[in-house]
Amino acid sequence: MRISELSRRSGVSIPTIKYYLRDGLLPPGRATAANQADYDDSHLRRLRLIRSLIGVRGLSVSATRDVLAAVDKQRENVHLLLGLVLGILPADRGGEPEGSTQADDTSAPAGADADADVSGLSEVAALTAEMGWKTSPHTPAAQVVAETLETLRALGVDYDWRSLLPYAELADRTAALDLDQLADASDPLQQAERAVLLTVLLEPALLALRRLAQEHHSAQRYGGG
Amino acid sequence: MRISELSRRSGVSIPTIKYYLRDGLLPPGRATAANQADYDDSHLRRLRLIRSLIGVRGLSVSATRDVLAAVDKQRENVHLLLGLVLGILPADRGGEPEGSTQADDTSAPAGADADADVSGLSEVAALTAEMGWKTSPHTPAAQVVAETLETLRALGVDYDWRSLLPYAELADRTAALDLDQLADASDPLQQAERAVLLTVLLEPALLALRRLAQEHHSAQRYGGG
DNA sequence: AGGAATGGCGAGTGACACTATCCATAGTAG
DNA sequence: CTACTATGGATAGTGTCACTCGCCATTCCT
Repeated sequence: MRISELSRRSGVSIPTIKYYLRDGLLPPGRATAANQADYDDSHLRRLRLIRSLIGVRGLSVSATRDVLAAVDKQRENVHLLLGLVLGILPADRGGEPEGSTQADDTSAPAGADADADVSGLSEVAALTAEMGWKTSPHTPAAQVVAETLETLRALGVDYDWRSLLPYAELADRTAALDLDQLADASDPLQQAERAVLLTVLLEPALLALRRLAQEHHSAQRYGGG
Repeated sequence: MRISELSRRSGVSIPTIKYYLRDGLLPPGRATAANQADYDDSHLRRLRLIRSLIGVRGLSVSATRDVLAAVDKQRENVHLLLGLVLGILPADRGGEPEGSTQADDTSAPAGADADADVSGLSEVAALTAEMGWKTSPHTPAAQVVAETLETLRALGVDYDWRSLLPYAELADRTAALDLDQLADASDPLQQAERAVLLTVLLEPALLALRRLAQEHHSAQRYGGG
């Protein structure tokens, strides 16, 4: 099919498809002439996947490109694929610029940003040890947990890795559920895509379920406002 | 204290503080002259909270403003506060522009975006009914779950609300944990802030815990790559 | 007295995700 | 064979966001 049909069937505008082609999100079609290429169902499928990752999950275009590259590269080894993808995913916070906003902070020890990772990461190590998780530290996920812990304390909340243990327990079961669903999959590409969908695309939905449950529990405890 | 001290103690640059003041994130200091105001610890505290919501959680400036306004307004009723905050929080995906990209999609029924909410929301209703959750439909969280369900199916994954039940079960316990931690809090402002911190700020950390657990389980099942 | 700091304002910046316009060529309906 | 639309490729422009800068008339502080 040509680009106009691809656009019509995917609901993505032609300029946007061209943009994805240029940025390497979508592989080029088979060229039939200098200004003619044709696309097949794999392009359509890929385009839908792109739109889901960007539109539903909220990944940036570059993160999406990296994730898709990982899918293409490691489609036969789900473990390696997950490792790649989990390393690629952003920390789910806007994205910290590198330059330090303010360097000094001489008087107060309250600045709380400089050595957040140092002490926080050792706490995460304690948490993963307690859980029996064999995970490499320094992974983005560990950084996020460490930073959150530090931030909560800087804001005066009495929190340490032990406070997160119950959550870790629930996360463990959630992950077990996730992995269960990858067992049954036909071909490698299907399984690779499914792995990405069920780990990455499900994230907003899981947060949303937590919010629904919070709403319910809040009403239960504090009376229906 | 004056703005320079506020900046030094918070680690936020003066121009940024001015920007937050202008945008109503930070209440103005007590004016002592035409070009002089002084700030107190509440401003410092608020500024740290702002930085956490924006920097750690990744909220937009306007969402942060709304959340803070809710905290100030409903600091004595945690249920109402949570309701407000849960209604304010974005769906955690970039943020869909309103204008439809492509209207027609005549031939294929695969476009899958138009009536996503319609059938999806009834599924979410089934899910919440099964869970015994008394939540209002049409809440952003319900929309996200509905949209995710639709998207997964559009991508060929066999998924419906029943598939989410185990996750909902875990989300329910997570929310129970969350609410437990709000029981002990001294003054209303403390509790209101704590509610926001433990529900909003914890979100990235919970996803991170899931990723750590996924890494572990993946290694367990597929052998340590 | 005089240099530094302040508040308040408008304008500028860089990143991001598109979106629009060109152009030379290719398909295609008459 | 011709007029007309569509295509791929490239360059430039748009709107939003979260700051960041520069300016100015005070005001502080020494």
